[in-house]
Amino acid sequence: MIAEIKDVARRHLAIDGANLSLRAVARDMGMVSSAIYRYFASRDDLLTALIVDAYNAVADAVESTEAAVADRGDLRGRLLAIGRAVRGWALANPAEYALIYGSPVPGYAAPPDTTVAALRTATVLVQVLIDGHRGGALHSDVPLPGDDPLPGAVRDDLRAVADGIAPGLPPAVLARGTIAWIHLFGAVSFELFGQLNNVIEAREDYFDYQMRQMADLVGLA
Amino acid sequence: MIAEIKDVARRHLAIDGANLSLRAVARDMGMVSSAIYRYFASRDDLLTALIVDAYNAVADAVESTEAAVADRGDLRGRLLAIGRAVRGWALANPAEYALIYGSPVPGYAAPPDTTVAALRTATVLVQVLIDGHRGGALHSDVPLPGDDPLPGAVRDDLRAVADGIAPGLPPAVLARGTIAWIHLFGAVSFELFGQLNNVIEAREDYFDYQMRQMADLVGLA
DNA sequence: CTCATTCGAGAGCACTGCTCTCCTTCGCAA
DNA sequence: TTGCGAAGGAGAGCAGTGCTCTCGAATGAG
Repeated sequence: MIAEIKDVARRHLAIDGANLSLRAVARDMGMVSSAIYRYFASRDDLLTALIVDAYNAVADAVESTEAAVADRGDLRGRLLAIGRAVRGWALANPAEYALIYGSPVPGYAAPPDTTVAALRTATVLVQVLIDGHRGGALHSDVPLPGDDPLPGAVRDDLRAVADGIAPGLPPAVLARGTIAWIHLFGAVSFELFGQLNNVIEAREDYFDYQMRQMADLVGLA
Repeated sequence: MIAEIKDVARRHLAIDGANLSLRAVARDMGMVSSAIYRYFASRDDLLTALIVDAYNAVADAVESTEAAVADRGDLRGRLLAIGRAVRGWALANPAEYALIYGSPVPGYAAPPDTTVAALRTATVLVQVLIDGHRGGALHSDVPLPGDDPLPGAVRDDLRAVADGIAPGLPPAVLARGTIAWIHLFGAVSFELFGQLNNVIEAREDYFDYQMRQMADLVGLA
């Protein structure tokens, strides 16, 4: 039942965006609005459920796509697969992407469930960094910082992150990884939110190009 | 009069976000809601006016901050100034930033006024690229692509862009410039939309670090 | 058979964007 | 001074919203 409500709500989300009407959802199900409140305490509760689902959906897409790369030593291919998975899911589910990576709803606090799902996705990228670092494949074509040192406070922040999910990974490597991470979502948002209109038409080629640049920046062989 | 309405609306925007109430704005001005319609045809019209103002405000901030860099040959400093101007304005006006660079309102088409203001901001960055290219300062520390060639379709898109605002600028240079551009807004959005929470605390240092990495990627001396 | 639980229906409240009509006020021309 | 038209705010009203409350029908366990 709550699954059916979420399905209908997702369809409305694709049309109306974040301001979806609880009453309209109820109408589509042949029910009256108050009946929805048997299953969701409020409209924000429904949105929260959709947000958690969306985080997990993108994590599923990224995990399965990355796992499908046969050559585990092809680090650039794995990064590209991660990027394409995020972009592909976002293009297929623009409203849900906007819900989780767009401007946050004012006065709305994301529940902790979302952060663990967001962490799931990030972990896939971090694993590529770990594999590259272990194999010594990171310093090959682009030298890691040293001439452009990481600020001490940032180094401390990243060391704390590494302690949690990637023990032993140097902060400098993680720093470049976060840049690729941020750029990935920046590129997808830019495209999806219309900032590329009348500028770039070859969207897919352009995205792949950006991902390759990020692979260079990270230092993936 | 319309200026006063916009001022009050901006204050409400900072609190309620994009779903601002026209009636509440009217109440704050001691008027009844229908009076607002003498000045704005609809709520979307008011939002559009605020959006155009926001685009121009960030363009003003970027232009003046970048122009204040005394050493015009300090291309890295100029890029950093541009980035800091965008981030500073966004942190000072988060709701307006979200309005123009966050998820677009569904069923809302941005008026052409917005694109010219958006172009204003981009032009400042492109001028840095032009100056660097003219001075031959771009290939210094990081070689421009060649090993990682620009896809042909992307090259065509970028050549068309260059023809419009930067005649003679090689598409390969512009390509890296757009990456810095996208990353700038990606980084600001990531920070502003809460994706950095519990990960990076040294926000300013981290942002500057990213901008320096982008300067390296563009090849600024 | 009884009774408690589940769950949808309906009314109602306060709010929203928006439209319509009414009425006051003001500036300008005769 | 008088008349008139434009400007602009007030108010009522419509359709829609989130949400709460109460009521009644079904359902399943004892």
